[in-house]
Amino acid sequence: MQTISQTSAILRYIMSKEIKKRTTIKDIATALNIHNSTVSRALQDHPDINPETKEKVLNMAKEMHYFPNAVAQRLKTNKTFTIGVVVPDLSKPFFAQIIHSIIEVAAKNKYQTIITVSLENPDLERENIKTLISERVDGMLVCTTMDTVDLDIFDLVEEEGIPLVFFDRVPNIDTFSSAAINHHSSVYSAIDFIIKQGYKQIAFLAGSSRIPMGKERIQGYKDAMESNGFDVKEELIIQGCNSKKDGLKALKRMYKNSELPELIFTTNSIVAQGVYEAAGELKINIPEELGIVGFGPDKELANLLIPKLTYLRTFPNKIGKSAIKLLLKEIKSAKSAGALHQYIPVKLVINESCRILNDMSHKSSNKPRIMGDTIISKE
Amino acid sequence: MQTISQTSAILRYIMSKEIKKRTTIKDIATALNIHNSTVSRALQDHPDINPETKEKVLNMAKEMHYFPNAVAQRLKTNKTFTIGVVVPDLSKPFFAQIIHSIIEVAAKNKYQTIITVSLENPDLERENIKTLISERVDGMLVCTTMDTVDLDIFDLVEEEGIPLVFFDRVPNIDTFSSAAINHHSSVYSAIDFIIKQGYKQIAFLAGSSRIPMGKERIQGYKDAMESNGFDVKEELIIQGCNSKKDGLKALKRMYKNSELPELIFTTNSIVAQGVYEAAGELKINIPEELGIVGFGPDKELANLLIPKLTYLRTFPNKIGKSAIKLLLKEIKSAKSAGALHQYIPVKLVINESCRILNDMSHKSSNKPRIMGDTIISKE
DNA sequence: AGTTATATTGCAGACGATTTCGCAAACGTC
DNA sequence: GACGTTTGCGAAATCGTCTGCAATATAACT
Repeated sequence: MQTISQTSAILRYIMSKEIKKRTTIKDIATALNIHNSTVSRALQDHPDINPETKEKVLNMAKEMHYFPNAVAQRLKTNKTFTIGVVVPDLSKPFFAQIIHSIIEVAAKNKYQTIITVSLENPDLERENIKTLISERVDGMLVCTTMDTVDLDIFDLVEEEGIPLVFFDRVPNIDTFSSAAINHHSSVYSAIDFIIKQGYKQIAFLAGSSRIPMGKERIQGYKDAMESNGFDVKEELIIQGCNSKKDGLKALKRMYKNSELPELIFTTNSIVAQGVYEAAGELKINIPEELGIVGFGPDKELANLLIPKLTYLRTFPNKIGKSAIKLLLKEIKSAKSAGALHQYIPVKLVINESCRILNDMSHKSSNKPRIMGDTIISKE
Repeated sequence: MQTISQTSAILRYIMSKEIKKRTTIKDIATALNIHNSTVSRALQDHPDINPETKEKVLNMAKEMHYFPNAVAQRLKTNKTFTIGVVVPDLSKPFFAQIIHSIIEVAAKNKYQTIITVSLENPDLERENIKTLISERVDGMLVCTTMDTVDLDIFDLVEEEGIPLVFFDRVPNIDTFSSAAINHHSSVYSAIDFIIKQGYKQIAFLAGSSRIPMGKERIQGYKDAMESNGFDVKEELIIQGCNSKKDGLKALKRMYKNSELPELIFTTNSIVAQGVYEAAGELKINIPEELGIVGFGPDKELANLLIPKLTYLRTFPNKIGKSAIKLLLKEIKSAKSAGALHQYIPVKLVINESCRILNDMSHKSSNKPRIMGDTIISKE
């Protein structure tokens, strides 16, 4: 008895997993008593093959549950139809939306997507890129970590001749294209608009300035202030604001030091939330006593805050689409034309968290305006 | 002149892309005047190889920028170290967090991840699964679309002997393992808890009942009501609530018909938001006149609402981790042991959107309680 | 009929790595 | 010094598919 059940166990094992071989082109060929090459061509709908043969092959393929072995095809054709992505953190909605778009567009173009996450760790990022090279991806899309300083791995990618496009966070290399927000011009136009509404004392709650993006934003703020004839007061720039708590503490501190600005611009919606909370606690009226303007993709959050947040809206899906389209173009043209830096417009959505003093409140100018990479709109 | 620049252009082309061959094991072998097999073994740290030779190979590999060709390795070894994922929509934070965890755990186990999105389209889902079969993935993780009814593609996967684990949405097939929330018991314990607080008239705003999950939740509600001696009133169950607007309209309608319940349970935080909004417009006090309890992963949203939302919190990252771990186990053991259905606990987070009438308000019972798959807690 | 064109198919060699087998030299043992 | 064992490496087959070239047959033309 035991031997029998043992045997059947082994049999089941053999029949079920690992051991079981999947049907190949050769299997179809022998079943039809023709040659592999004929089958191969038939499956590719090659014009040389007799339609009758084609049909037979196709039928047999279906019957035998044939699935082309993509691995073998890749090895032979030296083309993987795969693009590799390196992203710091997929659990963040901003990145998730980018990746979603990338996968969607890639799939429409018959490309597979391998996603790797670096967890904001440069070492892991390097590992991921190496893995993708080993995978022989046709191209790569990379958003660097905040601490990526050593860029020679990208020189290697360049040497290997692998097309690469940076997205969102763009390091200072001129050999690769990129798709990202123009942080300087975005912030510049937002601040400029705010000033045009009559605001003079504008505080700037910045995120990390470790990454270029942070510096660009600050510079955008400074330039907008200066080009409007204001001095930049360093005490109005508070760096390293990333959490709700940071926003809360920032406002409280200003209040305590009686340095309350007329408006707070924050580069992160979560921080804006903290500012709201502090304002609530301190009984500071928004927008009468304090204006708030945010920056980010979070439409829902902006509308949930009371009063609704005026913010510079970003469009992660557009970033993703631009990036993958750029990459596909480079893959197809296989040329090393100069790097293309694509800027994805942002939109200044006017809500009730700041006073609108001039023309935007008139019906005549109710339609969106465009200013550099920024669209100014009530919706 | 022109010919020269042309030539150099061609040269650049040859040197840079496509044409340029990457270094292979054979290249290293000829460079060192030894055989491929030796190089291969050296790279694998095979004991047969002389340490000196190994070192020479390793050095040469580094010098020549050798990257193992994963494609060839796969073909030869018939093992891809790749897992394929099918998910309806990566732009949703809930799914994004699941996928993030999957990728992270997979990477730690040296597995690559191919992500595909079905966009809630069953046809696309089938295509994706077929693609993954062609990719010869070692295993698959699938969250079906809401409209997936035709399940024979999964029989095919079973026949092919490919390990598969369903996550979050689990179709009614007993051959595959799964990692998901126990919707029945989660809702049951939440409703039971609510009833124990003294609520009697409890409305249930359900999402889509197309998917099993929807029905299970409703059943959980019904069972909890009945086991507490209440009749289930069908008019208190409103299906198809998915958007903020749905929640808003639902409460307004109830109000207009003077059918206001004591508490509204909603299976979706966005819907809860709509209920809040309607309550605000109708000047209904929360929680004095109306209790609200939600369901979902959105901690930030729950804390942003005023008063803070009491909700059944889900943990997408845990779902992802469970799913990938289950899959890896099945891949490694290569056995077709019975399917394992893993339930990921939820947590009833007590906030201020419903009245807490009994023991939970005492200090003595301030610590979390456990009830089935549900943890009841103040945090 | 002979020649040429056309339509199908077969053959064989890659693609880059792994792996079984086998062989020779070196080593130890008695 | 004969023999068994270990050490280190080479030869060759193989994974599944593609593809240039040759081969055959059939049709078409002179």
